Amino acid sequence: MVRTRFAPSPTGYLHIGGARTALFSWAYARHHGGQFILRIEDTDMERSTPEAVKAILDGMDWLGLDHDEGPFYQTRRMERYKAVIQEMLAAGTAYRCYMSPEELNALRAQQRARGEKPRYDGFWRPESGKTLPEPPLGVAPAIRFKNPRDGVVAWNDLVKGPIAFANSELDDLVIARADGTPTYNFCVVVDDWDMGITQVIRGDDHVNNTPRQINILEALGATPPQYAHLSMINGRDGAKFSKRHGAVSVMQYDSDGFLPEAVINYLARLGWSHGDDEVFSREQFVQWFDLTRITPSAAQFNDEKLLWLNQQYMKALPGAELAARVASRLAALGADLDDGPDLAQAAALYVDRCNTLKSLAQALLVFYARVSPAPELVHQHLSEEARPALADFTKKLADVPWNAAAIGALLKETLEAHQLRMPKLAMPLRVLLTGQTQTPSVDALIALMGRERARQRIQAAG
RNA sequence: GUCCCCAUCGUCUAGAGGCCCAGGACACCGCCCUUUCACGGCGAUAACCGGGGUUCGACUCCCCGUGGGGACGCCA
Repeated sequence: MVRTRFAPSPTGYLHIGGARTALFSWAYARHHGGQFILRIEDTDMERSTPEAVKAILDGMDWLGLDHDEGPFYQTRRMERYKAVIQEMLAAGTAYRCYMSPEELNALRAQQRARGEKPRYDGFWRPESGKTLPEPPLGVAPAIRFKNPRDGVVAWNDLVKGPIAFANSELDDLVIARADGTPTYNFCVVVDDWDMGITQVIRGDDHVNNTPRQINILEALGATPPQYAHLSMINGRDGAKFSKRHGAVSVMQYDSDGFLPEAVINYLARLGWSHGDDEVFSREQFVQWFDLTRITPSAAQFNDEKLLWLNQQYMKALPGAELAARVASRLAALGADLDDGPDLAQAAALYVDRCNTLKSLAQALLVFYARVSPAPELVHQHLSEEARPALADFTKKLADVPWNAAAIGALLKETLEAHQLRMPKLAMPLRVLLTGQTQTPSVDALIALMGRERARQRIQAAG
């Protein structure tokens, strides 16, 4: 049984990188009919907040990444971690270290100065035949894992292939702080073990933690899971997607008017591919996804493509569904949806020229809110020669059959009668009806707007 | 500094030794459609980081450079 997990630390919102990791982990479990577990790694009391937990949960929810178990909170599993630490102490796979943070810093500084990789020198590490000094009085020890001295730790990464680290590169990491609280790398190990995780799918930045985690797992007598390390997602400028480099909460995409299915589709194509397929459903993705087609190199986030995808999804939505999704945004902009045309029809008319729900709502305002064309615009487009034609058109509008085709025919008829070309009349109509120069065809616009409202707006020109 | 990872069009990617003088998508440019702007259609420009091997044959395999990223916390 496949069991994967997503294990964010609640120190901020769910951003794009985290969402992609969650998506792949979720999709892997779904593809294999396994379980997806959500775990909140909140052992850093200083930085973890309940708001962040909520933000992450909201983000997962919006993206539709449902979990089968959890959320589990590490802060509620302290007893378990402490028990395992006691076992390791008893088994001799962990030991107490009394080196102070100051001493440690000095040691690291020296090593760096010598061009070495900074690491703990094993001063308090018990070894057969080695005599340890008396522990200093009144100093609470940290607990360190007794990492093997020789040999290599290797695993076959499901994304990157074989990776090996020499144990000589690894030092004895702290698994419990002086205050007794367990540290991240240790909690992860115990949790993945206890929760029966079969594939750990996480970011690239954890590659260096993996050999340590495997060693601890082995010291515990557990079989390590398989690991898959996803490469990072870089921001627009190619630099790491940090908060300073445009990384935003996935919920920001919601308020910016993106559809979650478009974001999912976009994220899926970042570092993964299925031949030339670009637009596919969540179901299709789950069916195809299997960790085998993942690119090991980092990808750069590109909002133009996301925008394009989002419009593809908006256009594919049934009219009523699109209307339902845009309604609250329109209302928030001050639109009175009861005073205007059918929203589904209006949205259908405008969806081709908007790539987010946000811009669509903004555009649809012309039907549901007061429109006041800028006088300069009216002046610019409404020529003297067009005025009689406009008056004529408006008059005949009163008893034309109310549909776009008939209105269009009337428009052409009027044009012919007054010896004018289409733009001469279409442009001022656009401006008068919507306050804008770029709109759908005026006949469709008028038909949808309704006889009375169209008349009022045209006559406002005086 | 040390260790680990990565390297195809501007961007996301296809490519599992001959199918590739490298395919698709976004963006860009041009044309068509057209009542403006979009949408849509058609087309063009555009890439295998460098050097050595291996091989009859390398984008594909190996090595070395170079470049980029990550890690080196009693943070996660």
